[in-house]
Amino acid sequence: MNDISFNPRDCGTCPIRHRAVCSRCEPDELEQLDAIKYYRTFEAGQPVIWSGDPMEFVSSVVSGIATLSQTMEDGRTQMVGLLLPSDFIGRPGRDAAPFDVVAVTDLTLCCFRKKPFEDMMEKTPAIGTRLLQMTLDELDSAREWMLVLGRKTAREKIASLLTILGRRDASLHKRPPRDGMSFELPLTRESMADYLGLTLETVSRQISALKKAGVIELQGKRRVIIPDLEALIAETGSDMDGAPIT
Amino acid sequence: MNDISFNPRDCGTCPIRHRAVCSRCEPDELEQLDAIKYYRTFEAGQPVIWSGDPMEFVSSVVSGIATLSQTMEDGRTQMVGLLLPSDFIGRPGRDAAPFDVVAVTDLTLCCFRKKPFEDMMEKTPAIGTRLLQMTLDELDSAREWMLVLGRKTAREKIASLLTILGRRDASLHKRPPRDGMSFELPLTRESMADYLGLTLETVSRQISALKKAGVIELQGKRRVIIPDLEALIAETGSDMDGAPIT
DNA sequence: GCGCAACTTTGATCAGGATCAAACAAGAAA
DNA sequence: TTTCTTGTTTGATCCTGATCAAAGTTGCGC
Repeated sequence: MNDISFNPRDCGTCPIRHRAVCSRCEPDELEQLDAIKYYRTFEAGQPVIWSGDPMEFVSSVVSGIATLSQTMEDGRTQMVGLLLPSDFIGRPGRDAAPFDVVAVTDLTLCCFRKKPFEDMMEKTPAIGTRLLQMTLDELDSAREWMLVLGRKTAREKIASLLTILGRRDASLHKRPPRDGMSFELPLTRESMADYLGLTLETVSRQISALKKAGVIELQGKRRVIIPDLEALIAETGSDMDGAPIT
Repeated sequence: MNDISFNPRDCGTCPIRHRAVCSRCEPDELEQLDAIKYYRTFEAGQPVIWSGDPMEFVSSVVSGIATLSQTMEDGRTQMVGLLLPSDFIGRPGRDAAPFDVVAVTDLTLCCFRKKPFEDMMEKTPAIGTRLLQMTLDELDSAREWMLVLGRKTAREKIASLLTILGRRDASLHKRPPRDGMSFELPLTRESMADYLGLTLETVSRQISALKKAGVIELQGKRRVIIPDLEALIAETGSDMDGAPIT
């Protein structure tokens, strides 16, 4: 996570990538983009925004991890998205945030004030096209996750989450996922439970079970080693061949 | 469902509404839109498209109901979307359908061949903007549904589904949802189970339980009467105040 | 009418995961 | 070092919803 470029022209992981947007942009549109862009950092645990709050910016994750979640009055919580570097946060055209966003590690966002961003979207349709594509990807991911939440067993849920985290970690470091890969779990057992619709005890038990079965290995509590990726994928109940989940 | 206009210029419920798109369209763009538009009908039970199949059109539901779902190899099924009149089906910029689409009642789609539609999107940015807004709404709905799947009890799930179906039915007939409203369940018990991540037996039992509790009444197996909407909403575990679910 | 198919309800039992509870591990502060 | 905190593991028990099974309902074709 330290190989992120902070070139103001292109922060590397920013989904509103100038390069992507600007195959047909005029140079002065690039200047504009730089002018309305700023960075914000959050410490681990800090809220970025609460559901319902007015949201005066859109942004993308540069480094760190945030969660998108909902909580019921009685305290039951469901995470509805995991925001990793290059993910987009915000709703052009909307005023209020639909969900809670919380930084789970130290977090850097690349922000754009909303109004000028919207103005620019209007002048540069390619931005809107790119945002539509990203939103469609997120929608597919959310729907894939509905299968996990609605139909998978606890063990399959854990295997699904580990597969996704492993893949995202590999792609973040621009390495192909391969046998023997290892990565750091960015979430506590409780957060994993909130993502999977389980309790933290069940998460712990199923991780132990996968370890005992030799499907994963652990170094400490957080570092996961996947000796055989196919074996882990087999535990997911499959179906989600290769589909990335946000 | 019989108050749908079939004016070729504007099919009434079509999300690519000419009126909506064309506050700033040229008249000849309207002509173009009509030129690439056609209708398709499906009988109840017929598949519209299977996951992975090439999809050469985008479309919107004019009348009837379709479901969007995924199935695992062992047969477990999760519905990931319920497509009611005015909902959009398709992925501009994508070739393959990401999920199975099946007509659950007789279904009429207003279709646009994909390539010309994409060309038109490029020339008429307002279409892309509108599609982005619709996709963001769907994404929010999918994420709200994740809370239902991950954290709600069987009874809360049923109440949530009935609330949504009631609201959608009311808005379809342009009536405000009110106490004493009634509507026809468009889904079998099994489809409801697939949507809620339950078994059909549990769905049946919970509907019976809500009936016994006086929260709903049934006329036959399919017509639901909601004597007190607030009472039903109270059974949902709440939190989803007013949010429409696709 | 009858018979059949599809859908639904209800019952009995089982099991997966939740809940309650306690102990353990590791880091931070004193 | 000790103590405190936060996160994790493990154990015992309970309960919700799944599973297996059978009977009831409705509509349709003959």
